[in-house]
Amino acid sequence: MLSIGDLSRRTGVKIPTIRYYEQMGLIAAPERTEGNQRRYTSTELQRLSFIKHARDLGLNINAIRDLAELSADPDKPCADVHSIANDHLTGIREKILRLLRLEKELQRIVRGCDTDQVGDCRVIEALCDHALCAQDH
Amino acid sequence: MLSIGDLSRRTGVKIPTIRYYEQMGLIAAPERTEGNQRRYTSTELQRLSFIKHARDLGLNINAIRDLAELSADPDKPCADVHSIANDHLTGIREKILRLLRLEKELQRIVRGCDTDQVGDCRVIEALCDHALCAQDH
DNA sequence: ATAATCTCTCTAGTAACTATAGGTTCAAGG
DNA sequence: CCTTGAACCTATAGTTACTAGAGAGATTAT
Repeated sequence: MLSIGDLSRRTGVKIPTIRYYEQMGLIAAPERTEGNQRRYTSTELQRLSFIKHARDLGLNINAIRDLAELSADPDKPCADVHSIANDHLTGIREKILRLLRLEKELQRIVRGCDTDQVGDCRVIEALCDHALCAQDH
Repeated sequence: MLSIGDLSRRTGVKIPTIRYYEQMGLIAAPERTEGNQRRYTSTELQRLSFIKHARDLGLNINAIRDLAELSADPDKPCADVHSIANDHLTGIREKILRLLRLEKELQRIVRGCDTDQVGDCRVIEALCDHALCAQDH
C-alpha cells in the first residue's frame, strides 16, 4: 500500500494535485488508514500514471475522464478514443498556427525599431496602431 | 463623449472586460454622468486600443501595464520596452516548440492504432505506458 | 410619458491547480 | 513505551483574464 507521498513520487503528480483529482472524480477515493490517511494500490498507480501522461500531452480533464471511461470497456469500438485524440490534435495545430503568426508579427515589430528613446520607439507605435500590422492575429 | 458601449464597439473589447480593466488599474476611472454612467474621451479610446492590440499579441496584463507606463515617458530609453517584447517573443517560441513536440507525439500515437476495439487500442495503450513515447513532453 | 435599450454594481463561475493555516497521524530511534 | 520529526489531514483562498447573471437604475427615441 502506497501513501499519497509514495504515489506522488512514483507518478510525478504533486500531492495537492492528487487530492484535487480525487475531488474532481478523476480518481476514486482510496482506502484510508484508521487515522484517515489515504492508502493506494497499484491499480490507482496505473490510473494516475495514465492521467499524468494524458495531461502531459495537453489533454484537459474532461477529455481524460472520457478516455478513462472508454478504456474501461475493452470490447467497445475505439472510434471515440480516436476522436478525442484527433480533436486534441486539431486544437494543438490551431494553437501552433496562431503562435507562429504572433511570432512573426512580434518579430517584425521588434526588429522595426532602431531608436533608443521611447518617444519614437516603433514597438510602442506599432502597439498603438493596429493598422501597422502585417497580418491578422 | 463615448458611452461604455460605444467604446466597446470601437475597440472590440467587451463591456465587462472594460470594467474589469478599470478595476485592475489598466485604464483610469473615467468621468461619469449625473446618473453614474461612464463617459470616455478619445484618450481612453487610444489607450484601450493599445491594450487590446497588446492582448491580441498575447501579452499579459502586467506586461501591458509596464509597457503603458513606459510609453508615457517619451524621453526614456526604450530598452525596457524591447526587453518586455523580447521576453514575450521568447515565451512564444518556447510554447511553439513544446506544441510541436506534442503534435508529433500525438500524431505518432494516433497513427499507431489500426484496431477498432478499445481492448487493443494503441492510443489507450500509449497513454498507459509512458515508456512507449518517442520523446519527452 | 413610456418603452426599449443601455448601464450600474455585485457576486460567482471558469481551468487546473497552488499555497497557506492549523491540526493530526505515522514511523523510526532511544 | 515514548518521543520527535516528517508526512498527512481538511478547508479556504489565490492564481489569470475574463464571462455570466441578477436586479436595479439611466438614457434615448417616439
